[in-house]
Amino acid sequence: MSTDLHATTTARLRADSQRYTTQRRALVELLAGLDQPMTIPQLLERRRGMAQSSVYRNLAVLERAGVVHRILTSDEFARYELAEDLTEHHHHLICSTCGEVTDFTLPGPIERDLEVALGKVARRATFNAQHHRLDLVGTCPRCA
Amino acid sequence: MSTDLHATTTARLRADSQRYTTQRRALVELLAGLDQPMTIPQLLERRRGMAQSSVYRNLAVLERAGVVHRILTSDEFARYELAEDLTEHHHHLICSTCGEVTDFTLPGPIERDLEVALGKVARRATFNAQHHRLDLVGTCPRCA
DNA sequence: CTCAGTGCAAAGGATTTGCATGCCG
DNA sequence: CGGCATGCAAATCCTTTGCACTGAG
Repeated sequence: MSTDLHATTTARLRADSQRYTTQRRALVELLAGLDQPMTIPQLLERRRGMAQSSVYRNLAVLERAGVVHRILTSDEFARYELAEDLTEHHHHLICSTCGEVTDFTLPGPIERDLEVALGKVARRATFNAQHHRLDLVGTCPRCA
Repeated sequence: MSTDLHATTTARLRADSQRYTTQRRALVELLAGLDQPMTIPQLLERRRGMAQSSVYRNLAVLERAGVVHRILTSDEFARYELAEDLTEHHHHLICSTCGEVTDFTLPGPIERDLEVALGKVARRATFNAQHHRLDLVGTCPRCA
């Protein structure tokens, strides 16, 4: 599984003519070990010694290669998580007070009906849909 | 309807000890006349003469009062739209290339099932849900 | 008169970029 | 060896803020 992750990452980076360097691997491993998207300050805290600019640059590379995903919530920090096809399709609980993000999934049938409905909408709008994004916004237990 | 909008806006602003000034009214009218969220540069283009800082400030005031809603997509500009209860519940088609946002709605039954499912998720997570957010990300006809 | 609203210019702050150095291939 | 990755510091750019002025009540 972890092997798969690195193999896939290597492949995707290579497809984009990029190397899978030590620091990039560290970032991927860091993200893989978490169940919620992280901001760059948070990532820097957990892996001291990386230059901030390198983290920004490497996450941008990983994002272009389709390995990680960047999400914007309501606060001023971008957050990163592994791309969905490297984990599993999920959604986010977003705390509008502290900005914290937690993952959740929906029952299969609901998710499927939703997919179908969204497919229709996209077709009608001549919109080339890549994926959908569903968040629940509110206040987390800690902020309540 | 337009009367209602302004009456409601006045009320909400007043509840927050704010006035419904000419410029704020202009912003609300501008947003009411569009079917997609706008960035501040776009708003400034359509109402020359407003100071950029005033627009930022007034939109912040209107947001605190619950009259407009701020959304972040994938580009670096925040976009504003009227609050949902002043329009109708809807979702967004977000173009990952140009950042453009277009509104759409889902069939009632799907939306209702979704609400129910999300309610359960929130309860299980002790998360105080305020609203949900569903976007379809892809490329718009123009960028395809 | 008073005080919030406005405009202008300057400051903030997350993110990006230039450049010199180090290292992998 | 050559070129990309890295670190540091400086630059960017959306957004916010300070301050003086204006206008509504």
